[in-house]
Amino acid sequence: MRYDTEHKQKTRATVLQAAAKAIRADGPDRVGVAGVMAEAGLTHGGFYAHFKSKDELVAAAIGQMFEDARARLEHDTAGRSPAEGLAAYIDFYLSKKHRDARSFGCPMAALASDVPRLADPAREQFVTGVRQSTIRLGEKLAGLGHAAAEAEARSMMAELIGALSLARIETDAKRSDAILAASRAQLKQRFGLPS
Amino acid sequence: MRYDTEHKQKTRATVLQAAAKAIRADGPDRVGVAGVMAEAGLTHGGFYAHFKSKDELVAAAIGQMFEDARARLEHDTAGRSPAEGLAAYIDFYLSKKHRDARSFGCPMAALASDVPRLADPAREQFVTGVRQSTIRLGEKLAGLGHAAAEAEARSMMAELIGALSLARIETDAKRSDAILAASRAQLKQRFGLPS
DNA sequence: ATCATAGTATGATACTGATCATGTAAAAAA
DNA sequence: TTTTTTACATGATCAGTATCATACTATGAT
Repeated sequence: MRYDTEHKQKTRATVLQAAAKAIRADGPDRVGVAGVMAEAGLTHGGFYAHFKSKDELVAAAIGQMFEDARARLEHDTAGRSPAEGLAAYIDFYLSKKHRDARSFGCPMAALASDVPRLADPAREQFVTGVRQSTIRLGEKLAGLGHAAAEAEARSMMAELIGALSLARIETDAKRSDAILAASRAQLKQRFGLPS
Repeated sequence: MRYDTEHKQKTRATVLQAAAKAIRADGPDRVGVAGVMAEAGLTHGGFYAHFKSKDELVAAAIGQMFEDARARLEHDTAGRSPAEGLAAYIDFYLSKKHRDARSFGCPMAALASDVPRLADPAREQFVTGVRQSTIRLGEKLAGLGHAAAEAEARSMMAELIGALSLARIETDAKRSDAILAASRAQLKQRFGLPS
C-alpha cells in the first residue's frame, strides 16, 4: 500500500525507540530483530527496508539514546541557576526512579560494559555521545565557577555512572537506596550544591 | 580413563578460569560452552560432567572473579599503612594496565551492565561479591579514621568503577588517560592519601 | 476504474549454540 | 590379566536468530 510520505520515517522512529528501549533493558546481544519489530507493531521482514543490518540498528539506537539524554539534561537545568540545575540533575540521575527505569535512562549506565564489545560504528556512536555529555557537564561546572571544569566533569560523571550501576546491581532495596544516597550527598557537598 | 583424584578438580578450575576470562572480555551472552572448553583444551561434550548448565558456569565464574579481586586488594594493601595501601590500590585500579586488561580485572567494571540481566544464581553471586568488596573497602577507610566509612566506601567504589568503565569506553588514548587521572587525583585528594 | 508502487508480511535458508546420548580409552581394582 | 570405572570425545538434536527472496495490499497517479 502507499502511505503518506512521512509514514516510513515515523515507522523508523518507532522501531528506533523500541530498539533503544530493548537494548538498554536486555543488552545488545539478547535483542533480536524480530522482537524489536514486533514491539513496534510490525513483523521482521520489513526491517531491512529501514536498516542495513542489526549492527546499524544498534548504532542508530545508541544515537537516539544520547539524544534523549541530552534533552533530559537540558530539561532539568533549563531556567535555573547553574547550582540549582546541577543539583536537580544529580537528584534525578541518582533517583530510585532512574535506577528502576533502565530501559529509558542514561545509556552510559545501562550499557557501560557492553560498549567495549560493540561493533565499530556503534562504538564510535557511543564514544561521541560520552564526549559530548562530558563537554556539556563541564560547561555547567564552568558556569559554577570551577577552574578545572573538564577534569571535575569527568570525575563527577564517573561517580554518577558508577553509583547508578552499583545501585542497579544491588538487589536489596535499602542497600541500593544507600548507594544512591551516599553519592548524592558526596557530590553535592563536593560541588557546594543545594540539597 | 581414570586419572588421579585431583584431576577433575584441576580441570574444573581450568574451565572456570577460562570462563572468567572470556565472560569479562566478551560478556556472558557471547561466551559459548564450546569456546570455553576449547580454551581449556577440551571439547564441549565433557562440560556437563563439571557444570549442570551454562548458567551455573557463569555463576561459578563470577564467584571466581571476586575471589581473585579480593586477593588483589589484599596483595596491594598488605604490610602497608591504611593510607599507603589505599593509595596503592587506587593507583592500580585506575591504571592503564587495569583498563587494558578487561579479561582479568575487576568484575564490577567488566560486567556492571550485564548483572541486572543475569539469571538469579549468577546475580546473587555477584551481589554477594559487591557487598563484601564494599565491606572490605569500608574497613580500610575506617582504619584511616573515617567516621561514615561505609557511605564513603560506597561513594569511592562508585567513582572507581565509573571511571574505569568510562576509560574503557573512550577510544582515544589521551582522553582515556585523562579520565583515569581525573578520578585518581580526586579520590586521593578527598581521602588525604599520598600520591 | 485501473495500474504501478511502496511499505510490510510470509516463508525459507543458513548458522550458531545449549544440551544430551552414546562411545572410548586408560588406569585402578579384582 | 581381566574387569570396571571415570573423565572426556563424538555426533546429534532442537531452538533461536539474522538475513533474504518473494508475495501481498491499499493507495496515489493515470
